[in-house]
Amino acid sequence: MSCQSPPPSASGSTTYCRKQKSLGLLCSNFLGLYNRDGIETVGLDDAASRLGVERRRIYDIVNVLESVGVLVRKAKNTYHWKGLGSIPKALEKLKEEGFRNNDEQIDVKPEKVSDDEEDEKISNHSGLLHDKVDVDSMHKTQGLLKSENRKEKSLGLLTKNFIKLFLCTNSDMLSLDDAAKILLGDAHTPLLTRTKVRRLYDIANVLSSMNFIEKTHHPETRKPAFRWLGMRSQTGSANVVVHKDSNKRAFGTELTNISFKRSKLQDQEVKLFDVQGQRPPVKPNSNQGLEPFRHSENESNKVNKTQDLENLASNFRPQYHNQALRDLFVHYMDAWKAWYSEVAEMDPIGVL
DNA sequence: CCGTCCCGCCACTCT
DNA sequence: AGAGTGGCGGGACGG
Repeated sequence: MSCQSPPPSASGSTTYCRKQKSLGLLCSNFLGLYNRDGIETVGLDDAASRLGVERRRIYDIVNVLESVGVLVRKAKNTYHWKGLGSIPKALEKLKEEGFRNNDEQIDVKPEKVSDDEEDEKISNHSGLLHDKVDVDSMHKTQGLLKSENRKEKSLGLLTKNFIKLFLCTNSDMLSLDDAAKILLGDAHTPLLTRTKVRRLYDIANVLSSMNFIEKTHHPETRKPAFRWLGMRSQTGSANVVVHKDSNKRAFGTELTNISFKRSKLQDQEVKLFDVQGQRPPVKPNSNQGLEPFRHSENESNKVNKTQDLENLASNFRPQYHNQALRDLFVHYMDAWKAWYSEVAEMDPIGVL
């Protein structure tokens, strides 16, 4: 809003605008670039240069997109484009995994299941939602590889676990702070939480640009929180994202990541979508695929919903390993119920 | 002031 | 050894 057209400053350097560089916007652009027929592979360098960003940022995008099935790493520098149509399956898988792992282990190795015996051991102590409980001390005692340590903290895995948080509990609204604490399990400290939250911001930005989640405020505490939307957007295409609130970020409405460096590096003009200089025909090529994944809550009536909620709560209440998590879960359930009945009353027609 | 989150250093991993 | 990845947190932005 405040910086859609950077005024040419006297020095000739362009004004830096944070929003133009956000991960969410970058994600929209990325999808705009590749979400079309005929795309099979995505090259990191190609993406970086066409989007006008550094490789480092592409890794961020690609890692979370991989978590939701849109891409699969093929070789170094190369990803296989699977498309938005793969999202429902990926989410379903995450959901299953989340419930199944509740009392077992969490996925530390995304792809190859177990080519390394060691890998499995460390997983066994973590419940559904933590990345890893007390990773460090376990590493010391078990002499774990650094690569495992690293993997556990990967943005991709964090994305998956963050999504599981929504899919496998009934809390469809979460503050990043709480999410971080849950994901860290017993091991959370203010410092660790802060770091985790930073990563969750990154993830949340790209997930909201894809309409997976939406930023709101907790009804009671007024604290910022994210609400799960599922794949409510009909097309699932990032460029269809339309935010009505004018004061809200509008990812996907601006198609360039013009590279006005915040500092250091020289200002540089970058054009997106190279040659034609026009926005690519973003065409959602797989609406049907996403259809089953529209949130079932959209159309169900409210009486049933409240009951369902109770049932779901008792059926799927996660078996948290510690009291803090249980409490948090209960807290969210209560808050959600309160919020829901409140909203339900205000919405007699059942549109919601 | 504080929530947000971009940037890029540099550790780690892969070839 | 060099290239590719990506964790991480300092500190800038913006409401």
